[in-house]
Amino acid sequence: MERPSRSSRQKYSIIAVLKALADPVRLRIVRVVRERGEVPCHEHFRDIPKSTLSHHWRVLRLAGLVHQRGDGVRRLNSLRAPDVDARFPGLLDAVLGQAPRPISVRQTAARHPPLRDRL
Amino acid sequence: MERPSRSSRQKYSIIAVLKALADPVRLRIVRVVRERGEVPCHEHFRDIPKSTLSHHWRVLRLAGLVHQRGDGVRRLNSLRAPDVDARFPGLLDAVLGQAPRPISVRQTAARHPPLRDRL
DNA sequence: TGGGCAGTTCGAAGTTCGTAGAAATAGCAA
DNA sequence: TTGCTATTTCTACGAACTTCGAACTGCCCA
Repeated sequence: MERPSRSSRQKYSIIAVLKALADPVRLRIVRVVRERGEVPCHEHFRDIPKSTLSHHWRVLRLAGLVHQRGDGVRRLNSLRAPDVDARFPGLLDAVLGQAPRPISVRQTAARHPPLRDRL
Repeated sequence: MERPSRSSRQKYSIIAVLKALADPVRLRIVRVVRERGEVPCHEHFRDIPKSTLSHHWRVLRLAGLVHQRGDGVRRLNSLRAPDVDARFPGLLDAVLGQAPRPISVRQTAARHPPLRDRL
């Protein structure tokens, strides 16, 4: 339903990415997730209702900007910086400003299978 | 009316810029104007109604992406590439892809001044 | 097995956005 | 002035978006 299955790599459009980033709440989310590496949906955004957050995370996921993995009762979200950089070189830095990338959380091929991201 | 006179350089927000670019018609316009230098509103977009075009040009202007100057009976629009580059270094290249800029000397340091005032 | 927490889905309400016809404006030339 | 061309403004409308409460699902633990 959400993934029209295009043979990979052409999947995410610049329009979708720009639209996803062109929202104050989502831009804030992206900044936080970039800075912190992996964050649960709600933890750093107590001022935003959960359903609203869930919606924004979803938009970011569908744009290919964010990856989500299960972790027991919660889910951890991380920026797909390498994938985004590969697809749109320089975009993240240009939008967010060059910033201290988290070294703590490495994005490996294992956790990020070839540009797949169901849901 | 369109330039609320804020002490310069803080005037255009990344949100407005991203929103302006996050539309297929406007992205097309930006590509054309970047490639051609200066274009009249309607000339290269005969397939789009003029009022629609005017609307999109206005959005681009308000975002600070485009400049318009009168030229007799018509108006010529141009990309404010240097201004955008100064404000959001690398953004245009990231969104549009590195492209044949009108030949000008590239400076390394000057192109990425201290990241001030974003958002 | 029941309770609780983390997230998602659904539905509704309100807002913004894109489109485009019609009318209005501005510059220029005959 | 009149006419012509380029562009904007006005206006309307539907589509898409944002927000958020309520209900629901999934996972863990006592």
